[in-house]
Order: sequence, then C-alpha cells, then structure tokens
Amino acid sequence: MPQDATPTASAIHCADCAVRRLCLPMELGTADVDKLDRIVGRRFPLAQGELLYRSGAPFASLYAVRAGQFKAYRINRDGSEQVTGFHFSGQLLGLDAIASGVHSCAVVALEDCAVCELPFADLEALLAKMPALRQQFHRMVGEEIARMQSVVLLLGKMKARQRLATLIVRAASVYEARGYAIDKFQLRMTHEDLSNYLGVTRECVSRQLTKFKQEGLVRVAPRELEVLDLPAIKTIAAGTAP
Amino acid sequence: MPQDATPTASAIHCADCAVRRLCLPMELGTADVDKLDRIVGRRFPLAQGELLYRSGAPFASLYAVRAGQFKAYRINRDGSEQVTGFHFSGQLLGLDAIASGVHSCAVVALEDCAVCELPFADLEALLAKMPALRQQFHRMVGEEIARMQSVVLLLGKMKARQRLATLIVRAASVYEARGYAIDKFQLRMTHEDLSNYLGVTRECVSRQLTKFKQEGLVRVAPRELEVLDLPAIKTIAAGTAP
DNA sequence: CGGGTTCTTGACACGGCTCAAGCGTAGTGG
DNA sequence: CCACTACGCTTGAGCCGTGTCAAGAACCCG
Repeated sequence: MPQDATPTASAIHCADCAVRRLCLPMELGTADVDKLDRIVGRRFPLAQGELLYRSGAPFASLYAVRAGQFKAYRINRDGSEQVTGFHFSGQLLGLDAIASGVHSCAVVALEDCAVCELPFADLEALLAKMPALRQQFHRMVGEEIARMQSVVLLLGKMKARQRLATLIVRAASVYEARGYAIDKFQLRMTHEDLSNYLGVTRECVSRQLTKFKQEGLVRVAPRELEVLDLPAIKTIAAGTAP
Repeated sequence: MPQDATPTASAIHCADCAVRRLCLPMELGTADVDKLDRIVGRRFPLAQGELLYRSGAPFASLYAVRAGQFKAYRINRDGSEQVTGFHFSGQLLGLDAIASGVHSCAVVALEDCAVCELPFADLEALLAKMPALRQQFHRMVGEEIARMQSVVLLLGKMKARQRLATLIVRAASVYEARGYAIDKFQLRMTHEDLSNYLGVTRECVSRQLTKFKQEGLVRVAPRELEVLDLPAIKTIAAGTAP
C-alpha cells in the first residue's frame, strides 16, 4: 500500500471532485462538505495491479474511489478466488469490514486509480454531528446491500447468456452515471475476472460474447466493448427474450 | 400487516429480551438499553404466513425479530420469486430499504413470530446521541453485507451438494447462537423455498438430502432435520471433500 | 376422510464444465 | 528489428451435474 500522497494531493477537495454527486458529499451543503473534506486522510493514486488492502487486514478506514476501477475478491480456503464485485468512482470500499473489524475482501486496482481515505473513527464522529451526512452514509450502505442482492439474483436465477447481458447493461448505466458514452466502454477486467464474478467459466463468457457478436448486438475490441443494440441486450437481461 | 399490539406488549422490554445479546442492545449499558427501548414502536406477533411488509412498500421502520423465522424474497419482472435470505431472532429486517426508501424485498413469517418495530427516524436520532448504539448498528449492517457476500460465494462457486451442506452448517450455528441444540432442528421452510434460496431446483434438494441420508450424515423427519455427523458435513461445506 | 400441497423418484435432455489445442497480442531481450 | 515468451482469448469435443417433465407417495389441514 502506498505511503505517500501525491504532491498535488493537498489541492484536491471534495467540493471540486468530479464524482461528488455520486459519493458521500452528494446533496450536502457547502459547509457540510467542508467538514467532511477536513476528515479525509490521504488522497493517493494507485497504479494498475496495486492492492488497496488485502484480505485479513485490520479495518481502520473506508476508501472512496475518486477515479478508476477496482476489483474486490475473496480467497477461499481451497485457495480459489471469488470476485465479489467491481467498483467504480464515487463508491465506498471497505463496508464489509465494519462488522468484524477485519477486511474480508482484498481490493486491487484494475487500472491507474485514485482514492480518498476516510478514517472510520473520524467519520463516525462526524456522522454523530451531521444528520445529512448520516443519511447519505446510510444511503450508500443501503446501496451496497441492494447491489449485493442483485448479484444474488443474477447468480441464483440466470443462465450464462442472461448474466452476461445483465453485466453489460449495468456497465452501461455505471458509465452513463459518470458522464461517459454508454455505447462504447472499456472493460478493464479480464475474462477470467468477469467469469469469476458471473459464476461461470472463462470459456463460457467467451462463447456467449461470440454469440452476441454474431447476432450483431456488440462489437468487441481488445479490452473494449461497443454496444450496438442496447435495447436488445436489455431484453435478454430482463429474461423476457432468449 | 397487523395493526394492534398484543395486550402483553407493553410488558416486554429490550432489557428482558431473550435475544438482546444478538440484537441492537448487545453490549449496551442499562441506561442505553432503556433509551433504545423507549423508541421501539409496536411489538407485535405475526402468524405463520403473514407478511411483515411487501415489496414496494414505503420504508419507515426497521424490524427486529424477537422470535421465529422469516423468509425474505423478491418478485422478478417475469413473476418468479427469488428468496434472498432466511432471518432469525435477533436479526434486523429492512436494511435493504434504507438506500431507496422503498422495500425491495417482501418478508413473510415462516412460523408464528414476534417482532419489534424501530421507526427509522427515531433510531437515526438516537444513533446521533449514542456512540455505542451507533457502533452496534454499524456492526449489524456490516454483518448483513458479510452475510450477503457469503451467499454470493455459495451461489457463484459451489455445487448443489456443497450448497446444501453449507446451509446445514449455517443453520446449526444459528441455532447454537440461540441456545438450541445444534444436532436437531426444525427447518420451517419448504424444499421449494430452500431450493430457491440455494439456486437449484426442488428435485435437486430432495436428491441431495436423500444422499446425505444414505451416507448416514443426517436423519430426516417432516420439517425437521437431525444432524448425525456435523464434522463430515462441515468438510463437505468447506469443499475439501466431495 | 378427502383434496391440496409437499416431497420423492425416475428418465431424459441440455447447459455449462473440463480438458486440450491453437491463435493473437504485448512485452522482453538479444 | 526480430525471435521468444507470456498471457489472455477462442474454439472444439466429450462428459457430468442439474434442469425438466412426469408420475406417484406422503403429508397436512379442514
């Protein structure tokens, strides 16, 4: 884990952050954002492949993603890896450790990223004083639970084709919320990670993608996906069409 | 949803509750438990099959389970049901609605149950004033997230046999934490619900249970399960043995 | 006792897993 | 600049676990 902030770190503030509308500041007033800004610890970059924290690390802080994509995963007893989610700018990382005080997941940067550290003790103290912040925090925690529930739905009920379609639809909406084009985006994760997350094999992801390609729904470039027919993919994701 | 508390409801307090060690009061001091006790709204029973709340209902309160078992489920667009979890005494229900303000799941009583209503606005106000309660609340929210993660793991990586073994192990630990025998317990849910939760078919659950029976690991009576060889089942659940 | 629900069991089909080989691209070092 | 390697992706063949469909048994409740 990197120990130092970048030289420009002190110039970055929540008030100017590109993703403040998606992050804890959300609808907070200027004064409240300032107070939040003051408890933020280090704001630092992570290079692709670097670990934000590893599984088993003691919990001290939450991390807000300012830029980039992350992968969260667990290591099972048998040594196998389970990807529990992909995380984007504006999201909070580390919520799963609040209960036990230990990070149950490891989190790794899928590209060059930037995060803000939120020492949990300070955040808790601030939550006590600021009802609006408390509401936002509970909102984000609730969103994390809702997100997990939708993953359960995906893994419990869908076939491979529908799972992949669902992932594409979600990726599109994630990029849309961040102001990017929804019809062409970069999938930073490998098929390996993708398949792990979707609960199928690498080969299966590859085959399903090939099918989508043949049906003219997507165009695939290395590490990039162009969505040609989002409505059709949405139909597949909804399960109303095969 | 029932509208009236039982005649004896006013006599019930958190301080005397059988599951206070598992619920929000946990390690709180007497004074703090009293304050929590005062914001608890209705404490009421639910008959088997009654809905605590339905999907889409506006969120106003969390519910603490005082006694009994619940099933939480979603209805997909195509009308199918997805069981998202089973809930026991001491657990908080409704956390998934904090983000959106609307319950995304419905919750139904699998047997005669009793719950305590926690108006969320009141709880929030109390959280601001009581650091210890805040900590407990965050702990329980974190546990919910961790619980969901383990479901994701189950659905994403395990075969049917391992899933069922995992469910039995968890049920045993749930009953143990509540002071019941770990080797003989009642499964209030139908195979239908069980299979739905585990992401397999009814028939598959039945077949796997039959196998366990043949191997001398369990004995099955209607709606009841006797665990004969918990260590063996734990081994299966861990994935180290088939 | 009777009617509906729940559970069991069998036969068969199919989706996805496994194993294996081949391909393309990026990065490395001579 | 071009092997050479490493890694990720694609594609195929065969098999196994589950889903599906169907029938019957057991159970529960009125």
